[in-house]
Amino acid sequence: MSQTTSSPYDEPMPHSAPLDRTATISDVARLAGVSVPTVSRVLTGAARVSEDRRRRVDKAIAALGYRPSAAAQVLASGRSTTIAILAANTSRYGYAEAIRGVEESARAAGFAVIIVVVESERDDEVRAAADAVLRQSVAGVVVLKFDPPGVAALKALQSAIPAVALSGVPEAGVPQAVLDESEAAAALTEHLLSLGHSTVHHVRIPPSGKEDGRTTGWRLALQRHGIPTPPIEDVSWDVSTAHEIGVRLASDPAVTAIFCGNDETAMGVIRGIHDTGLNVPDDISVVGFDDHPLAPMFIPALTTARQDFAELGRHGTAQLLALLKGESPLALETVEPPLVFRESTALPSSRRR
Amino acid sequence: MSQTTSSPYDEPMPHSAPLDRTATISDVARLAGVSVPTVSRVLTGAARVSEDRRRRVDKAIAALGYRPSAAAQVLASGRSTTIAILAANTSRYGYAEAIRGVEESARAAGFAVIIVVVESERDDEVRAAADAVLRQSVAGVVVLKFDPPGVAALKALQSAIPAVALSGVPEAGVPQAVLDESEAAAALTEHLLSLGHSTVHHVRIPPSGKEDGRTTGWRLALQRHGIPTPPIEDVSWDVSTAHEIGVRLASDPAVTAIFCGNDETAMGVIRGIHDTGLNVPDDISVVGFDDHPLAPMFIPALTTARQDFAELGRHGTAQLLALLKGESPLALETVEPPLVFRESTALPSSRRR
DNA sequence: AAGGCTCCTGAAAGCGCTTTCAGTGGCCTT
DNA sequence: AAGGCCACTGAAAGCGCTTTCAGGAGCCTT
Repeated sequence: MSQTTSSPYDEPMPHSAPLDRTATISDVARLAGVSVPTVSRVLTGAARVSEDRRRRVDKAIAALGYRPSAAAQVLASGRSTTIAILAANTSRYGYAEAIRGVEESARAAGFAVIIVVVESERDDEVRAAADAVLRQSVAGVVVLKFDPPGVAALKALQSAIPAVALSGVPEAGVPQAVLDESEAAAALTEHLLSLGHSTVHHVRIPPSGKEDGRTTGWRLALQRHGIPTPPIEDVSWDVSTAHEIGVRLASDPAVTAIFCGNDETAMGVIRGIHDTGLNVPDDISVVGFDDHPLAPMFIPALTTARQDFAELGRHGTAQLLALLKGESPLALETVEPPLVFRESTALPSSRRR
Repeated sequence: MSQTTSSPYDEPMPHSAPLDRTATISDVARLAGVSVPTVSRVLTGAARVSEDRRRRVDKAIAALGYRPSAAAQVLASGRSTTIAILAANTSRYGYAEAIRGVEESARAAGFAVIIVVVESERDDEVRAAADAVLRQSVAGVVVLKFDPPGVAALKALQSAIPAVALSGVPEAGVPQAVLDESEAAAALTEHLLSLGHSTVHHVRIPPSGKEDGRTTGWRLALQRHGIPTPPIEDVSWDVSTAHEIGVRLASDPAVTAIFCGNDETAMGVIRGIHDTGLNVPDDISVVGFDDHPLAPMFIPALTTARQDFAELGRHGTAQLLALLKGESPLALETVEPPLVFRESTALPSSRRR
């Protein structure tokens, strides 16, 4: 068996999954009393068909419950009406929202979407993902370049196919939609500083490579104020690691303000602080990022920066669709997330330091 | 233009999306010095090929970076290695997790997955979704029967294609994977009752039709104790509606215990109660459902019932794959979610009632 | 009346594969 | 030595569509 393909059915498929025989274009043609190309023409609108025949075809289509086969169409025309979403994850907040946005606009434009996930940046996995995308004859792909697997997968595609990236860090030369995170991160950090905190600690979520915009913004803001950057705390996507870090940071009296990579992490950190008997924001201020739907419900409600991932997905898809039509890529529109101030930040406590 | 099809490209596609010309099977055959069928045979493993030729073919495949076209394969073989996920939503917790589970097992089995969402139960939308699934020549479909659109879409498929449903309520005769929610809901309600609460109010999330297992379980538990069911409060998926209801319920001194349809709703309700100056669980006990990742981080941490939606998705996919192989559907395994007791429930307050 | 258009139509080819089907050669049996 | 089998292979057909391409019909022009 070749390496590039292996049947999902283990045996020579005695029990494979034969597609139900449904009406084909020639059934329609026969019933309507026209030729196959004529049916094709009313289907695709590629050429004019007389009113009379068109009506007969439409009737036959309805009568047979005919649906053109996407596979046959792509094969014959060399054009596809399917796009792929390439992502490292499908269920985490930002990812799921971005996917929702992509799906929505794809559907609105008449495109089907296949989703392929690449869990790690391991070479074979990345290649498998790229293969999967390429094998499916999709018109284009939107890749969630939020993390190393995403970055690797995009690279593996080698522009063998129209692709646009969804990202948090602007980058030149690549078709992409970006939510500029660094400015908002900087603003959030400044907010904490302006409250009187002498420094801001950072709990970093898994980055997309070198450094993501959130961390960069934080670093920049501290730099602007000539404040040395405290050591970064890293969390995994598992919120319990954030909890542990919250406990640990609470034990350090130098910590009065914390900037977390996202809201879930902020909640974990706050809960950790809470479990040591300290209070947020009285003892320690904490900010998150994203404005997760639960951020306003948390007690204390989170100060954070709103990210519209679904909109990012829609932008990216629009970008891709434009690219497919041969239009010049839309202007690189970087949206700066608005800050939302709630309850998790306050003046530094006199009890600490 | 026909109703069943409309090109996503508005014009006669001068600027359409031509697929990049890549190596085809005959390129491989030529380079390897064998016939096309031979290449096909090494690809699919459908018949034996001499060691010598197989090696030459593999080499040619690698040299050309050849990838078989899924569209051509499905067309020629009448068999598909793609499954569809049909869902009303892709980003809400339970949905996203279920989708993740489906995608994981599909990928493990070598299947690609396309995702089609049906937002409402409106007839045209449901039909469009069913059409989309059917047009794609997928081997089968997993439908998230969590809500009315899901139910309607499943019906619209009319078993024109192998399908399994993911659901919270067991139902006979349909291939499905179910997470039996009613027992856990009843147990949660009993828990509240056993704490001494004289009744339990229910905040219901959008149901899947008649009544979902969560509401049923709650109703059953009250019935068992001969307690009349208080009026149900309905929330939308928007957490702010839960917040409003929390505020409202807090103003009713008869309310000392609340069973919420899911954890997000519970958090909204708790926050609403909190905003009226009351405390959970001292004044009012609240339970959620799902054991959302943030449930243990919330303050107070939520008492809830754990739902493994990803596992549900995996089960459903296994079910579908078995069905495709012609095997008898796996035993209907209904998993009863384990309860997890945390901080949001307590004895009834003497200050109320 | 002849030529030239414009419209509309069907025949035929072909997209990239898989799947009969008919060999071909080698190796065993009798 | 003849017959049978088996393992392997390529020619050809065909999956359900789209896309030339070559007409035929009708209508204007000259």
